[in-house]
Amino acid sequence: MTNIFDVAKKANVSKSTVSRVFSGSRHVSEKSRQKIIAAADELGYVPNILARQMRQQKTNIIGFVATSYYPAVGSLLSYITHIAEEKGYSVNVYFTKDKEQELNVLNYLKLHVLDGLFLVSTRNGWNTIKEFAKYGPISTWRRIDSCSIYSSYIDHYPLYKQILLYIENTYEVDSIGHILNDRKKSNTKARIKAINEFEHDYPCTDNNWQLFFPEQGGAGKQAALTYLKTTNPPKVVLAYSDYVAADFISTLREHQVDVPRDVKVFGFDNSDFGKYMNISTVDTYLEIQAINCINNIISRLENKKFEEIKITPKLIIRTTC
Amino acid sequence: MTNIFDVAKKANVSKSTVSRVFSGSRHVSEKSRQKIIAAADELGYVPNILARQMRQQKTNIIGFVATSYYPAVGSLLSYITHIAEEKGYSVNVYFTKDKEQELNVLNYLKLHVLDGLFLVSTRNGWNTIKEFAKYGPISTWRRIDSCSIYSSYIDHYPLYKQILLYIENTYEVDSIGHILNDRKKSNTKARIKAINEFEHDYPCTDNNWQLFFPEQGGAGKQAALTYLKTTNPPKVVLAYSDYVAADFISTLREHQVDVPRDVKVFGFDNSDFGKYMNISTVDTYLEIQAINCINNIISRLENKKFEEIKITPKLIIRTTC
DNA sequence: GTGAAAGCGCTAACAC
DNA sequence: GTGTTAGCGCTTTCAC
Repeated sequence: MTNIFDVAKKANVSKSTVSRVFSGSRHVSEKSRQKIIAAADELGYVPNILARQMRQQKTNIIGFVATSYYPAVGSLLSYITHIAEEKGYSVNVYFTKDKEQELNVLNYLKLHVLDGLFLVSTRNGWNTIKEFAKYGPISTWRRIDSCSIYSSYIDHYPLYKQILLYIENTYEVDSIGHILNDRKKSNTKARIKAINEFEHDYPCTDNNWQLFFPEQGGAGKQAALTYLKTTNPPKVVLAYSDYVAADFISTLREHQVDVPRDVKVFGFDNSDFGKYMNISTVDTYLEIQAINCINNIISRLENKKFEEIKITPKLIIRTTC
Repeated sequence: MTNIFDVAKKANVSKSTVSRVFSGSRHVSEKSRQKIIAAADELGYVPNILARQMRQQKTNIIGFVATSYYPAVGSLLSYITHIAEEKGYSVNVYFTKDKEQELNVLNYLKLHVLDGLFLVSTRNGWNTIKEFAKYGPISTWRRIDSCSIYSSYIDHYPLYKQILLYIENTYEVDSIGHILNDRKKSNTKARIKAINEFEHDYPCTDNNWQLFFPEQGGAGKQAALTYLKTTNPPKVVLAYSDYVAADFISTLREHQVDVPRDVKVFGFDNSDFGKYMNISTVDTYLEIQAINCINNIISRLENKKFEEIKITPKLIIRTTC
């Protein structure tokens, strides 16, 4: 493996000058530059990235952290990786199985193994995580108000109210069911707030059929099984993602429940599952959330101005509702 | 940041001994070890990973390379990352936009930035890629016979024949349509071989409705639009993935074509799309393919014996066929 | 604009 | 079992 010294020798200059050429410094004469490029070409020299990383204590790697895999995770990853690559960063993926492992990854920021962090979902509390923000930029699509962690979130409160109002005004129903995420999540809290206010305005509509599933995998199926056992189940059910809705619908249909005749279903996030199964849903512009997050990380890393793209969610009415 | 020397000083030993403790060498007396651990704890010492990487010219990072994102890519990534993490490796994701960028990633093997490579899909030819196998283990779930690149593949030839036979024996159809992948891919070639032999055995069944889409995105929709324009279209259509089948079916249904009454559809790979849309498909045990690939990479990296898991695909008949 | 020299923090070959 | 020593390849002051 030819190194910087070989090139310097061949081009009759010092290591420093070669280094300047390859790290893009402008303080090199055109003549030296030519000589060096020629020598490097001839020797097939390529800078050793590991040495550079070690020297600068910077890897140009951004960590992508999730607790589990579900389709939206893949989409987020794809969006983020594309932008990162464009800007000269690569993306390292971590599926954390417990708090400790997540702390390990967070520590990578401190150890300069990762330059920045995008959090899909977390195991430790935000207060623990915030502590690491001083070691490098962290961003997330989760809702969190913090000056140290950037968050490109959708406020589920007005959105959920909008959906509830839409249902109230469109169908003659006396009960609405809710398949919700983890009680502790701010999105869930926002939805519950929306439900409570809605119940206050429309006391005739029953919103008590509520199920909570912290994990998306299997949630829809379980919800459907519970639904089937419910006497007098709601005529409309709102799921917290298209993926969960898809699973819910397909399990119901297996048990001869007709969607939308017997029960109407609303998804959330406008994923491929929603599209192909024709599920009514809300487009929350996941891609823009991802773009905002990665752009924020990179602009903080490079001390550039961050331009945030504003997101306006949109209801998409299809055939399940 | 406290370094190995600080710990050595505090524990009254040499750097080497400290290094031995933290790199897991057994040749350290229990007494020294205790002293060192205590000193490290007190100073909050953590080995600098970048320095170690630089020294060993090894990063414990495995590259995951794909040309584009579709759901199976996400599943593969999730399977691979879990195993890699378990064994002390992390996974770096690359979506390559052209041949050159892919070559860049391949070069990372040579530059010791990546220890191994898992290829989901590629832009350069296998002969080009093979050249890099000497720099580190490469594996893929694509079909390729090579001693340098490990491949955990499913032979589509007997499988496709099995599906065709199943259709022939179950339905009274005189034509079968095929939505296929890139003509150049060995899976596609294997399927065409199966079709040709099948046509020879059953000359009354027309297999001429064949469409080719190198990319999964949009393939199903386009195929459906072509299908709608075809006079006398086939009564059974085989798609090359559940994802494509899902898109195909949902587009047909939008145009009032009833699946399975008007046309029966077969998917491939038994993904969530297949499950939720109740698409008949083939389980090719993607997870085992991924496990084989990552285990192969790691065992080659660590000079351990590789235990391959054998895969036997399975037809899954659901409601679209 | 260029070169000399000092490290970044670690590992591993060698000697004892 | 432990210490000495020589780097890994690069960047970055600091002179000139």
